[in-house]
Amino acid sequence: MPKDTFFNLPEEKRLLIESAATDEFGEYGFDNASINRIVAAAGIAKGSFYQYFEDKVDLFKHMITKFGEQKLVYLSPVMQNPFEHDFFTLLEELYRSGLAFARDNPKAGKIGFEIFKNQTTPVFEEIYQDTRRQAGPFFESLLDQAISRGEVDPGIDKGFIIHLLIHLQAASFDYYFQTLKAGDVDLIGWTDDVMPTVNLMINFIKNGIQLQKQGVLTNDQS
Amino acid sequence: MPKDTFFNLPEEKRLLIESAATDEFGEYGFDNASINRIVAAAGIAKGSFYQYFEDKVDLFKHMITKFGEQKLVYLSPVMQNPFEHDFFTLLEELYRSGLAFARDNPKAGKIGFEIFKNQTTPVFEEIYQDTRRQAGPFFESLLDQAISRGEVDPGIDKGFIIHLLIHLQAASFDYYFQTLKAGDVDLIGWTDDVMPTVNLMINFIKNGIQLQKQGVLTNDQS
Amino acid sequence: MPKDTFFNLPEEKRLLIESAATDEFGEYGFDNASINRIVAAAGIAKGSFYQYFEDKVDLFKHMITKFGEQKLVYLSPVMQNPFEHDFFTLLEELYRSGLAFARDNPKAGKIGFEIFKNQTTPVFEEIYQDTRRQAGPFFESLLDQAISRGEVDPGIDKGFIIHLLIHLQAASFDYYFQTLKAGDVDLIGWTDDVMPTVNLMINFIKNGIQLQKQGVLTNDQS
Amino acid sequence: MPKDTFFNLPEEKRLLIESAATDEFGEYGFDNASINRIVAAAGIAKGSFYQYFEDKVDLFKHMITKFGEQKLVYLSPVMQNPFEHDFFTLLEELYRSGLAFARDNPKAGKIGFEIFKNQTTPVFEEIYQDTRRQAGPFFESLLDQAISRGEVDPGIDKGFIIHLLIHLQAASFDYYFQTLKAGDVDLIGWTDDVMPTVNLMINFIKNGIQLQKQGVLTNDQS
DNA sequence: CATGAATGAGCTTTCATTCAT
DNA sequence: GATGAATGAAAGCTCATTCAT
Repeated sequence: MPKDTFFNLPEEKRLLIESAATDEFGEYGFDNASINRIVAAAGIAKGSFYQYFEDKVDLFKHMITKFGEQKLVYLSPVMQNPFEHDFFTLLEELYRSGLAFARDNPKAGKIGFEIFKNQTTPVFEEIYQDTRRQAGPFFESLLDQAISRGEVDPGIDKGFIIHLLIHLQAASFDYYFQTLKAGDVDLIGWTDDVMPTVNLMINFIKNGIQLQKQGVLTNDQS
Repeated sequence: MPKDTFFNLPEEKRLLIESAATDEFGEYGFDNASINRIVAAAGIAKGSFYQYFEDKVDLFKHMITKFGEQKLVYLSPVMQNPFEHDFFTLLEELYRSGLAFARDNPKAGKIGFEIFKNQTTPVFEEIYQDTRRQAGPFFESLLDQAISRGEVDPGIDKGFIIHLLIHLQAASFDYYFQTLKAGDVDLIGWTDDVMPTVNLMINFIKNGIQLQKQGVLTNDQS
Repeated sequence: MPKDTFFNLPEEKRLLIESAATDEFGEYGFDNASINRIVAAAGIAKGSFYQYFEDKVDLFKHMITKFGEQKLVYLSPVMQNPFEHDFFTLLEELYRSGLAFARDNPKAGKIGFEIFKNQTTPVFEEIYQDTRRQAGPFFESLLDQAISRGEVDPGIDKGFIIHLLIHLQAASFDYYFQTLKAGDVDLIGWTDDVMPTVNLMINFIKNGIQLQKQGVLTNDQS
Repeated sequence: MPKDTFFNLPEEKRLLIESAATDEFGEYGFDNASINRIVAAAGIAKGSFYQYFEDKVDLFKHMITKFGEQKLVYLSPVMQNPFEHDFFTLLEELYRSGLAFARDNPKAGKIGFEIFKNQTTPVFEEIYQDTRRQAGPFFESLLDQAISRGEVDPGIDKGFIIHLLIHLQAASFDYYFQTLKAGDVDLIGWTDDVMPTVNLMINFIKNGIQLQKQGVLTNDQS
C-alpha cells in the first residue's frame, strides 16, 4: 500500500502520478515499466517516488486497486440487489460493466486483465490469488442460488465454471479490443456499445454452441 | 529464425541449448529471461549465441515453433482424417493432445500458453498473430463443416467462437495446473489423465451451463 | 554537540531517540546506520532530527559521550581515590567496569569499541583522538606513580604501553563476546561475571607469558 | 573468488585494477568504497568489473588474499623451520614481517588490519573467521611446543593468548603508523626499521610490565 | 566457426539534508 | 519548535549486444 505521503498529496499531483503510471504500465507492462520514465513523466524527483511508494510493486498494486474501484462506478443498480435477478442477467451486468470500463479506460483495462494472463511475473501471482479469493466466493454464491432456482445445470463442476467465468471476462476484453483493432477505430472518443460482445459471450456461456437437434424442444433462445 | 549455424550444430549441443532456453523461459518468462543465464547453463560462449540466433526474440520464436512440432506427436490418428469425425470429437482430441503435451512438458506448456496472455510484450503480439493466422482458418473450416452437418448451431458468430476456442485451450491449461497445485501433486512422474479437464471443457463448449428446462431431452454430458 | 533543542526535549522523547540511535548504530555501525531508520524507529519527523543534531556525526558523538558517562556508574569506589591503590588494582577496576558496562549494554559496548578499530571512517579518527587526549594523560599519571612506587618496570616505553592499555580493553571486549558466542549463551539475562576475562588480561599485562625459569634468577633478553 | 576472466586479463590491466582497488579500499574502507570510482580509476567499464568479480565482496576478498600472499615474501628463512626456533623468535619474525609488509604497502596493511577491527560489516566477520581458522591452529601448535620446551608459562589460557597474539599484531600496526603520523614522516620511501616497535611488543608479551621485585634480578629489556 | 572480453545505458533503490509551512 | 515533502546524487548491479581475435 502506498505510504501516507502519497495520499496526503494534492489531488492534482496524485492524479498526475497515477496517470503517468497508467500510461507506463499500459504501454510496457509491469516488467518493462520503468520508474525512471514514470517520475520523468510525472515531473517528480526519483526520491519522491520512494517517499510515496514502497517500490514498483506497491505502485502497481495501488493502480490495480484503484481500477477496481473505478470499475464499480460502471455497475448499474442491478448489482445492488444481486439476489433479485436471474444469474445470466447478473453475469451480463458484470461483463458489461467490466467491458465498458475497459472501453473508456483502455490502458487500465489492459493492465487489469494482464493480471489473469501472466504467470511468470511473481507479483501477478499474488494479485491473482487476491482476486480469486474475492471473486471466487462471490461467484460461488451466485452459482448456488442459480442452481437452486433451476437456472443453472446442477451437474456442473462449480470450481471449473468459476475459473472459466473469471477467465472469460478477460477473453471478452481481448475479443473486444481485437475487433476494434481490426476495424482500425480510434479508441479516443469511442462510443459504440460493448453489448454485442457481451451478448455473444453470455449466450455462449448459457448454451454452448451445439445445435439442439430436436426442433420441437427449445432450450431457450438467445 | 535461427541461423544455419544453429541447425548445423551437433544435435547434442543443439538440444542442450534448447533445454537451457526452455528452463529459462519457463522460469522467468520472456521479459525476465536472461541470455546470460542461458549461455551459462548451456555452456556456450556468449558470442556463439549470437551466431546461432539473431537475438532473444529469435530464440524464443524458435522454441515456440519447436514446441508446436512436439505437440503434433501427441495427436492421435483421429486428426489424420479430420473430416471423418464429429466436430466435438475433433475439438476434444485437440484439447486432449495439447493438455497432454503440457502435462509432460510443463515448462514448454507454460511458455506456449504465455503467448495468449500477454499483450504488453511486443514479440508476443507477432507470435500471437502468427498463431491466429494458422489456427484461424483451420478452425473455420472445421466449424463450417460442423455447421453444414448440423453439429453446431449456425447462429453463432464464427469469429468470436474461433477466438474463444483458442483461448479456452489456454484456460484449460491454467485450470489443469491450478488444480494440480491445489492438490499438491508432484509434477514429476505425474501420470493421471487430463481427460477430466478436457471433458469439462468440451461439455461446457457444447452446452453451456444453463439448465435445460424440459426433462425429456438430455444433451449428454459425460 | 547536539543543539539546545535536543536537551530541552522531554526526557522520555530524548531517551527514545537515544535508544533508537543505539539500536541502529549497534546493528549497522556508523557508516551503514541510516538516519531514515532512526527517525522512523524514534517516531520523530525527519526535520526534527536536524533541529536536534547537526548531522549523523553529531548524533554519534553524543552517543559516545553518553556511553562514557554511563560507564562511570560502573566504577567502584576504588577509583575515587586512585592514588591509594596499586596500579594493577586500578587497571583491573577499569577493565572490569568497562567490561561490565559492555556486558549489560552490549550494543553500546559494540559501538564504543568500534571507535578503536576503524581508521577509515574519518569521524572515528576524531573521536579516537579525543579519547586519547583524555585517557592518555590519565594513564600516564597512573603509570608514573606506579613506576615511582616500584610496581611497574621503569624501562617501559610509556607511550607504547599507554597505546596498548587502551587497545587491550577493546581486545578484552572482543574476547569476552567471542567466547559468549562460541558458548552459544543467550545474552539476555546473562549474569555470569566478567572477572575471568579481566583476570586473564591483567595477569598477561603484568607478567607476560614467558616462563620464569629459575625461581631466583630471570634471564632473558630479547 | 574472482572469475576466470579476471585471471585471464593481461597482467598490466589486472595490476591496474588491483591498484585502483587498493587505493579505494585503503582510503575509504570497505563500506564506503565505491565501485564507480574503482572502475573510473582503473579505466574499465562498469560492466567489465562484473565480468571479473561477482561483486564488491568478491573483489575485497581477492585483495585480502593477494595481500596475504605478498606478505609471505617478507618472511625470512627462519619460518621455513619453525620448530627449530625459540617461540619468541618466531613471534618476532611474524610480527616483523607483517609490519615490514605494512610499512612498504601501507594501504594494503590498513585494509588487512581493518579486518580484525570491524564487527559491524558482515563481510569482515567471514574473513575474520577464515583468518582465525588458519592462524589459530598454527599459533596453537607453536604454543604447545613452546610450553613443552619450557619457554612459555604452562599456566596460560591458550585460547585467550592466541586471541591476543592475533590482535596485538593489529595493535602493532596501529602504533607503528600512529607514531609515523605524529612524526609527520612521508610514507613514500619510508625506510626506517620496524624493529623498535616489534621489540617493544615482543618484550611486553614476554614479560608484561610488572617490575620484578628482587632487585638482584634484571629481566632486561631492550 | 568459436570465443569471451568489452561496453555503457539502464535498472531499482537509499541516502543525508533542506526548507517552506 | 515541529513537520514531512522534496530533492537528486549516488549506490550496486544486470543487461543485450558487438567485435577483435
